[in-house]
Amino acid sequence: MGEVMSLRERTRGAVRDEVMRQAWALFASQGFEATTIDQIAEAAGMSRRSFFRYFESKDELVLEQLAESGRAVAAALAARPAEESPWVALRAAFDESVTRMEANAEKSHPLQVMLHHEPALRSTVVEWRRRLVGLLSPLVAERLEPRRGRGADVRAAAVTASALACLDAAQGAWALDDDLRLSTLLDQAMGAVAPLD
Amino acid sequence: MGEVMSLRERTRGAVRDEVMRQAWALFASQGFEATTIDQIAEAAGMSRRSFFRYFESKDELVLEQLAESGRAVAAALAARPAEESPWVALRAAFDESVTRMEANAEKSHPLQVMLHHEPALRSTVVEWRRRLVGLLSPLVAERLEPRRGRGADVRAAAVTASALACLDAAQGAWALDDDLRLSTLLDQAMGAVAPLD
DNA sequence: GCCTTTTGTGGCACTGAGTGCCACTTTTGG
DNA sequence: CCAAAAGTGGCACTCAGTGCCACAAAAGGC
Repeated sequence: MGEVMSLRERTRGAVRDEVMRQAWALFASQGFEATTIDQIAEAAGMSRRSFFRYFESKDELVLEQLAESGRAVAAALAARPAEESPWVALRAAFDESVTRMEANAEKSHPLQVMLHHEPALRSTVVEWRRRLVGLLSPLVAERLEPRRGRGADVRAAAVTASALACLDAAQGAWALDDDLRLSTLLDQAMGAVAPLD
Repeated sequence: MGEVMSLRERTRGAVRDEVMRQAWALFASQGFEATTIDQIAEAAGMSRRSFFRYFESKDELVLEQLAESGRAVAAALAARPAEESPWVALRAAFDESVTRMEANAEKSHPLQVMLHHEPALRSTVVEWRRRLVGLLSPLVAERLEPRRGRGADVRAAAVTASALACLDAAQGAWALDDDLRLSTLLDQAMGAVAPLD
């Protein structure tokens, strides 16, 4: 992980960070769809054309933001004891992220509201979920009884995608009513699908 | 259901059907993203502007195609015995659609391949799933133990979305390898999440 | 049958995302 | 110092989608 970055790479990273900051400030005040790339580029002090040299689409600004929590979930899942069932391990793996979201709800809650209420972001959320399934399902596969067929395991993909569907349902409910506790909602959601013992 | 349609409504319906037919012919030969609305409009003998008077977006051409099977699933779910658990009832409700897809695989399989491999269609598939959750989760809610809180039930949304995630995983695997049986894949997918007895 | 009102239609100009190309400047490294 | 590489802005383009307008066709009252 201790990769030596050239000056170019470091400046590029810094510029990306700055663009992200400006973009999220605009998203927070205007919403995602209402914010144009011209506005973001102007706020970041670059041309529209240059923006696209740092991010290949507006969606990527959101995807990158979500990616970090994805890596955290993957790490948490890998750290769970091997005897734990996939469903229980996934619930536990989500816990760190969920706790963090409840802790700084002032930031997380508006983000969830935005993610669940802006139609333009739905496809982005789903793309993130796709990536997360790719990241998590190999780890889930290890916890399933070994099987006959060759090729990727449908079961692992199904279990992972189901768990993420539950997380999504819980976050959606939380977006509608922040008096509820996200962790409780997730317990209810996942518990209704399969036992969490 | 025996609604009397005016001439206007009937012609409108006929035009919509014709546009759909032309559009799907183009999708089949070129793919979804590569087909422009100008091409569809021209094939259907109308201007681009008029196309948008019949369909509000290119996605709607796909959504409408999927909508029918959605209604079938909802009807099948409503027809299942009330004692059946939500998960088993959902598996059974999918069965009719799944069987139909396996039966005329020459049409269904390429469609699934297209739905799962064209990035531009992912958001459309998800929008369809959203609508299906809205349609099915009230029916699922009836099969869950009544609960305390008010407002929509997270559990019903979670169970429904999880089942649809399994269906999606099964269809995705089927899209990659049509030697496998879709019904078997769905059994594996849903069975891995929760027992199907 | 005529006349008014509604509905459908095409055209045009616009926004907004995203891309290809080109010319110019800056940085890098020999 | 000088040449190659990388970064930048501008321009013109495609494609989805929208608002507006003028015009043709159909509907319905009389």
